[in-house]
Amino acid sequence: MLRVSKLTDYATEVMAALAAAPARVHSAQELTERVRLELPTVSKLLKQLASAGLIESFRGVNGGYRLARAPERISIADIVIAMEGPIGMTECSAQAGSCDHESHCGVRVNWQRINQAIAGALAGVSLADMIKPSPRRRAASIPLRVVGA
Amino acid sequence: MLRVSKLTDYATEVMAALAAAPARVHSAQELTERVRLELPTVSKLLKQLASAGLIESFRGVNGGYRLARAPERISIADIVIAMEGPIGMTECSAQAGSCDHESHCGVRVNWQRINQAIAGALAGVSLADMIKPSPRRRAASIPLRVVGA
DNA sequence: CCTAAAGTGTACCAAATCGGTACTGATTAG
DNA sequence: CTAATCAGTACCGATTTGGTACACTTTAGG
Ligand code: FES
Ligand code: FES
Repeated sequence: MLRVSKLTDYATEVMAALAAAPARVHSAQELTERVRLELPTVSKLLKQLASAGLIESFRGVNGGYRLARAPERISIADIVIAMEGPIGMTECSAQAGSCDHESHCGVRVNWQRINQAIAGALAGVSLADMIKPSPRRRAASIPLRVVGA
Repeated sequence: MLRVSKLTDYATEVMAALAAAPARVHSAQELTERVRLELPTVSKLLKQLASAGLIESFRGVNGGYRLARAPERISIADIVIAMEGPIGMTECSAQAGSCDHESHCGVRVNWQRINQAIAGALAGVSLADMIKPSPRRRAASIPLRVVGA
């Protein structure tokens, strides 16, 4: 279905919850209640987001998580990459050599261009955009361009 | 990794091989040699592409497959949809109701917009584009727009 | 007709991935 | 010291993916 994993979707919800109060430190427990998921699941997401540098973690009593940057400076692409690794529509479009028959694949370079278009689409939407309920403000369009190879 | 399935990648290669001689009928055997895959695999791809209406099939001796439309009128989105079903980045962005906790998911509508951006990116590249080795001709950009919700 | 060259349909299987759970350890405020 | 809280690891069942096998149908051509 060409979809992002469910965990990634959850991660955007958690990030959106964090972005609602970017300055405060939120415990995993609190976020769990907000997004209505199981605690271990949320915990795993948070750990992964933290190790990707998108959020900061504080241990001990009254610890928790907080956005590492302003919501405007965190993109959906950041979240997707944190959860699923580099964006690559085909085996070899992320890095060369991973696909076993690259030699006789005439469409590789074009997939790479498509790949950039997708990455651009995801990079063009910030976390701040995600928490705006109605996108009227954004001129009703996300212009994207793919710089040719 | 947010990637298209390997079969889908293969499908684009097979389609590209067909597009190299759009008027001729190609047997599965011939295409197998071209893309260097196993015959049963290629056969499965072709069947699926045929039932999606992207290619026409001819049975019997001297049978085979042929593009149903001109390469310019077949997009990557067509191929992806034929192989993986409707494009939906999240459970519910393809059709509502599939996600169990849509009620308290504040990011749904925004994912839908992203979804449209991705679909647009895939729809904007035709099979004819894929077989051009260098994309200089296409003004070095694929402009995309997402009409706001 | 008969036969061989094709596509069609179904069923199955091994491996990988995904989503989720459990448990144990490390850190820190009070 | 203790409770709250994050960190790490390991595991498990379900699903998906990629691939294979095999029996059936259609059709050109002798
Ligand atoms: S997918 Fe890697 S070469 Fe075509
Ligand atoms: S994913 Fe369906 S609602 Fe958030």
